[in-house]
Amino acid sequence: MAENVDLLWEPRDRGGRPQRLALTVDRIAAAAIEVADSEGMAAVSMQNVAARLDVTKMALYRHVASKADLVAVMIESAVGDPPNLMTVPGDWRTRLTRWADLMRETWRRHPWLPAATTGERPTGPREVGWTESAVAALSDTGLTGGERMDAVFLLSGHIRNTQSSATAGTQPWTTDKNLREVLHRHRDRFPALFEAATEAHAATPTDNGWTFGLTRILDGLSTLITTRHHPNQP
Amino acid sequence: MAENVDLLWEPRDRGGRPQRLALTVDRIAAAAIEVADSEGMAAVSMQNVAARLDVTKMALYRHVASKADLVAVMIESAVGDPPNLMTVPGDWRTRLTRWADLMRETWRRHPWLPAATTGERPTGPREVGWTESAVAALSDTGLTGGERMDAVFLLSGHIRNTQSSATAGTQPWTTDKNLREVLHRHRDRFPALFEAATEAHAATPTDNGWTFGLTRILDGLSTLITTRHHPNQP
DNA sequence: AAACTTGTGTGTCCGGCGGACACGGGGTGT
DNA sequence: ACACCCCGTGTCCGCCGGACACACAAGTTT
Repeated sequence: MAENVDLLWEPRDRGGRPQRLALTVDRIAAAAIEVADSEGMAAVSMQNVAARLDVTKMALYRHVASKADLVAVMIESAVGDPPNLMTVPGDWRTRLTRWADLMRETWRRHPWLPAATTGERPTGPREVGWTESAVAALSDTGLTGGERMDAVFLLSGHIRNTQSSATAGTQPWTTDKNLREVLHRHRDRFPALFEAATEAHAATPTDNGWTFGLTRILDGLSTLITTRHHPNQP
Repeated sequence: MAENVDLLWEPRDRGGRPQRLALTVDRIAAAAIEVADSEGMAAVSMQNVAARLDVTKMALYRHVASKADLVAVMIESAVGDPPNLMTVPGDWRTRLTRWADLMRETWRRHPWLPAATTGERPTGPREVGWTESAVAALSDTGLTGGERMDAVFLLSGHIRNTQSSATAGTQPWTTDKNLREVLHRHRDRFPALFEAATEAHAATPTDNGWTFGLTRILDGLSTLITTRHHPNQP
């Protein structure tokens, strides 16, 4: 558990030895990401990743301490370098919108990220960098430190929820044929849900609540920030 | 995959046979919930659950079709009966707040629920009932069906995110000693985050962003609903 | 009463998982 | 030439979900 922190935070110099290595942490991570991108996180086993590199699974353990370690490196590699939002013209809202869009795009490219980033786990510098970006975008808003943290957490959570399919019981109702059929059969029991789902299904296809939720969250932040700037007005 | 839908939605009559059963679906679910409550979702294996009932694991398969099935029954049992919010005085905001509090309390009692309710899975009537409750609370707001669905999804997601510890990389920064140490070491690299986390740590202990996020979401919904009611005013 | 059927728990086996551990072989520094 | 050390291999373990054949106790039928 502690080793991977070193693996993530310390530069990986190989002790000066100029050896040519068949296997490196980066190659392993790349192979694992390939597996996850194409077959999902469940398919990421040491066996599978090793097979893709034409190597036995135990060979991987020469470079990563555990599977959790491997996943941590995968994440750190997949999230990419955090953006510099200071170059984005506009206020906090413009910047946070940009941040959210970039984040969403990254997570869209690697749909396994929501599944991989649950539970307690080590965090790498690039991932921290993304958080830094968002917190920094809220610098001049008058929010307290705790509020800035909470705001970024709220936004991150929204990305996670909309990017991982079927996280809550709510979403698939409008699309999943099977669920729609069940709902139709029990429409007497769930009239409000049935009506909303039917109406939603007839309307233009949804983006999984992404835009809706983002706008609501930013509106809510806006309300708070405005109040802070003008504390004596409603 | 299809059998458990029957298990969840159809009343479980045992064919009329008046047999005395050592094992029932309900007893199995109760034992599994005990395991999950006390040792976490990862400890819920067929083996473990069976051992708690003094039975072999294969005996469980006479009553549930698969582990996914068992988990589905666990969830349906743990979420409990959905509330009737129509008896709550006040407007949509009062009702949704009540709903969120009840939901949060339920999830607090069963911390494994976030982990168990990820991924594609069958949904039971009680879980649907909770969604129905929330959607119904938004009936008279002038929101479209899709918007009501998205709003409930947004709220559900917030509960999920705040109840499952360390979902995003943001949260543990203020509490986890190890992470705080790492952050302190790299404070030059993440100045905004460091400042916010330090300030947040010094302030009163947080509720994991629960109140903050809930207020922001409800404020954002309020903005939208007000606009809908008065479309020609800012 | 005897035979049959049905529902329920058991024992055994399988493939796949993460991981421990001893081994071997090849390139490097002395 | 030598020893060392790094790194990939082979084997083994316990746990997981699950298939399948079997044992056994009722209740039903003849």
